Amino acid sequence: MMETKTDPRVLRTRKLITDAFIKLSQSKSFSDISVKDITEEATINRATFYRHFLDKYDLLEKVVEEKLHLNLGCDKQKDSLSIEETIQTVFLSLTRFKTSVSNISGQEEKETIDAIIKLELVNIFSRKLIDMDAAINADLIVKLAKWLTATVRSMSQDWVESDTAEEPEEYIASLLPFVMCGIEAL
Amino acid sequence: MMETKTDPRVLRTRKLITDAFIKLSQSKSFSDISVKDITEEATINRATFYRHFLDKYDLLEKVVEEKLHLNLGCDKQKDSLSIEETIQTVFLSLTRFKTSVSNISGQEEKETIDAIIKLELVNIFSRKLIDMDAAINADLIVKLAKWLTATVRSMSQDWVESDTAEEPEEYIASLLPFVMCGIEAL
DNA sequence: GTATAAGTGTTGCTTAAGTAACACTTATTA
DNA sequence: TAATAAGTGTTACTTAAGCAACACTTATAC
Repeated sequence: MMETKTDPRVLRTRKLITDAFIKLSQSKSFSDISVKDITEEATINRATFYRHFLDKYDLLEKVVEEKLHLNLGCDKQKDSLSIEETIQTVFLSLTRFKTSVSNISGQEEKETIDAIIKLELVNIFSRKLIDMDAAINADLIVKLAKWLTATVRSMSQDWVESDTAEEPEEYIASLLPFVMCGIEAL
Repeated sequence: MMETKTDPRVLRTRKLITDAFIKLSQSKSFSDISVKDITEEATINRATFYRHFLDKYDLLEKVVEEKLHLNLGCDKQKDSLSIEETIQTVFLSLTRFKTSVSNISGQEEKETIDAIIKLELVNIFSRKLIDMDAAINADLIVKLAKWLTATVRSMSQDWVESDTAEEPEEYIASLLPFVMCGIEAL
């Protein structure tokens, strides 16, 4: 792993852009945000924006990816979690993340975000399942990871829509045993 | 007045440096702060520091100047203040400023700060006196400005040292009439 | 229709910031 | 006393960001 650390100017500029974008997202919908808006808010040149991102859709993807990575267990300390704890953590992180981007309105953007979420979750669960038992067939790993992803996504969606007084922690606790039955059958 | 606006990179870098310096000043004394400390905190290159400032003493001067300018009546809206209101405002601003930099410890630095304060205050009072009556002799203007500066500085110092329960607003209100007597004799 | 306005990507060129090296000064300490 | 270490200014060079112009797309309005 050759970690050539990136130029501090690049990091700074990226942060300025993404912070500006997130800030603007609080007050107006994605379709109403222009690249010019973002660069003015970020006090960087418009040409510089295009050195970092293809367009605002590309920026959205990158921001969502980054925020998901930050929220979900992509750090070392989470490597030690059991599959059960991982499912729980991912559910809670995803639910938190979804409420944080709930202001994004357009259909197209929602699809973009969902696609990234699926990708991230499948990655996380695949890694965790391999950690659990490296001997399992690779095809089965992917199938199970997709199933867990669908499970967690639908539960998270249900919790948000049901607008319940129940805390997300309680919600997942009440369903987790059923999910675990299937996994423990491995 | 040809206002060639400065490169946003310059503004950003300056802010990073001064913010880092102010932050470090909260936790350690001036003599314990190195240029390297500042640039690391600011996440800018050490060479870049020297493009903006001669050394940390120069930085101190610039920061103090800027903060004073920000606090004291150097904006347009304060142009309309009477001499009495100006004295009051300057006293309050200076007292606020002095408490904000009270953590700076060394003798040398205190002298630097005091020198800048004197310069700024004399400037402010001179301008205000000229506004009042452009006909007054220039020498007299400077003498009076220096006197008002000494007056306000000593009062501010006295308020800080006395560690009184009295609010700065009350303090200056109780003394302002005596000062105004002299000015009104003009 | 077409004029006007505002945003989009892209370009060549300028300038500020990053980098790594340098000689130099101060301390600390072995 | 010499050796190690850490900070200071300074340098030549590289790279990223700023700038201003460009052709192009949309959309609103006259």
